[in-house]
Amino acid sequence: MEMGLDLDRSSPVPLYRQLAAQMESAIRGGALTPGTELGNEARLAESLGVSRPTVRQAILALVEKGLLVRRRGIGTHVVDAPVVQPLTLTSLFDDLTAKNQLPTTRVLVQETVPAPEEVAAALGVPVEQPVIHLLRLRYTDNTPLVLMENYIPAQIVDLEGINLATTGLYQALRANGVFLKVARQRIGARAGTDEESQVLGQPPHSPMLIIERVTHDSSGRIVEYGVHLYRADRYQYAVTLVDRPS
Amino acid sequence: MEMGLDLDRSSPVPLYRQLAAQMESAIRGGALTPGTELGNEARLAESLGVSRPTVRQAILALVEKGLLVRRRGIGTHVVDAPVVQPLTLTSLFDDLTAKNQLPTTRVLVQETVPAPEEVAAALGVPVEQPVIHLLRLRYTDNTPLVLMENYIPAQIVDLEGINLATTGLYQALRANGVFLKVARQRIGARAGTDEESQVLGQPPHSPMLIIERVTHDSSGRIVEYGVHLYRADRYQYAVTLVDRPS
DNA sequence: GAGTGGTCTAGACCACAGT
DNA sequence: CTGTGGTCTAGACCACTCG
Repeated sequence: MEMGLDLDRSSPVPLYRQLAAQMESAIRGGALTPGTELGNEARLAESLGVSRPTVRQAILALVEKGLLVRRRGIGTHVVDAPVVQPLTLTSLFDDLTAKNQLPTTRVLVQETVPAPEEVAAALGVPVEQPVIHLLRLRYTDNTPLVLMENYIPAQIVDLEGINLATTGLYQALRANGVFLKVARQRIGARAGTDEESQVLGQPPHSPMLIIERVTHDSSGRIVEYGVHLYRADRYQYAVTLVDRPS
Repeated sequence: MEMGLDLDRSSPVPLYRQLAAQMESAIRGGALTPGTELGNEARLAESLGVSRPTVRQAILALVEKGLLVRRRGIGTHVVDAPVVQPLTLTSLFDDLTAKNQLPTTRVLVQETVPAPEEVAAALGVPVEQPVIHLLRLRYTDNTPLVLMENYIPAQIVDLEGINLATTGLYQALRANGVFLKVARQRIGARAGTDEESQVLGQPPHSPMLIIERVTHDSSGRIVEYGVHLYRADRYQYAVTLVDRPS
């Protein structure tokens, strides 16, 4: 049951996070095999020299990730699974660079325009209010992956002089003090138009995965509306759902 | 700031859940408008006569749902958004009945077969092990919506004599003591085959949203593998992402 | 400086599952 | 019955943001 868990109280990293990280790597690394009982918060807490709520906080984080399952009166067990990709909360951010897929970006449109009705509604701003309009095409391995159209209220950020071919949009926003926190996405599918298909290097009417997103920053403001069209043959979206009693 | 919050200590519903529910309806109902500061855990706790961790637990649940945003040193604020629906691990059947969309189901295939290689891999069972194979077509408003193919290890549940045209699959599993807890999904798109398109009442090669899912029960076992093909013109998948520091 | 959320402790009692 | 997780308390100190 015990895998070399050691906590560093002098570290700036919170104890529960250290614990969660070490348990996670024990699971993903195979030291804790599926079905293993992890249990007894109380004993774990004592053996680690921390309080029970701290252990609990770490465990609950892994439950939320879908790695552990707990039942009252029974215990906590490692989920039975060929553990796949981690969850995509950071699909918010530039997770392609993290995967060494060599993304490159072509900026097709970068302009400031009065907000069309649909965009104004999504951003929660008055119609005709100036918004930045972006149309970018992203490649990985020199093959088109996604056509990205984005709108940002103009007063939120100044993108003049920013080269979006070399700087991710979210990175540029962060540099302007805008920190993305919450995104609501709708995921659907449709056939690409002739033009879209062609830009993405696909035959006409090819199936596309379409992700429409509204993003809020750390103050709760809506700061971005985007519609991203992925080549269906090159992209899938992964989610883990957990049934937390509500 | 204060909306008639009242807690019932004699209720079996936990305090933090009562709190979260009341705050959520205050937000969704407009009593707490976007941008409103909710803050001060300590004051809230005192005014409600509960401890700070209890208030905190309620607030964090709403942060997780994307309704609140918090910043250290600043406070907790209501997110600026036309709030949409959350996403949980409910079966599609439950979703649709709840929305009065009159789902009906045709069972096209219901049989027990030796697991093909791909299915065995997904379910984590030996090849050739008996599995229940289901193929169902679901309609809403008398229009085809989704073609559902599912596999379940045969020893997990006995579906003999269960009419899946009137009983949802998850409902049938629950009745057999199988409680679904965690699901990993991959969402993609592709053109339907001629047969798939035809069954779903669509022109050939129509775009389809495809959801592939592996589901675990409360003990962590893999209990179901499913591939669901949605008509892209009738279905979208909604997700809320929250950037929790990890 | 004052005010906020972030972390942590050391207890307590209850609800539920197994024997 | 015992053992598990689920909930709750009443404090504490720290880290961060603001004026």
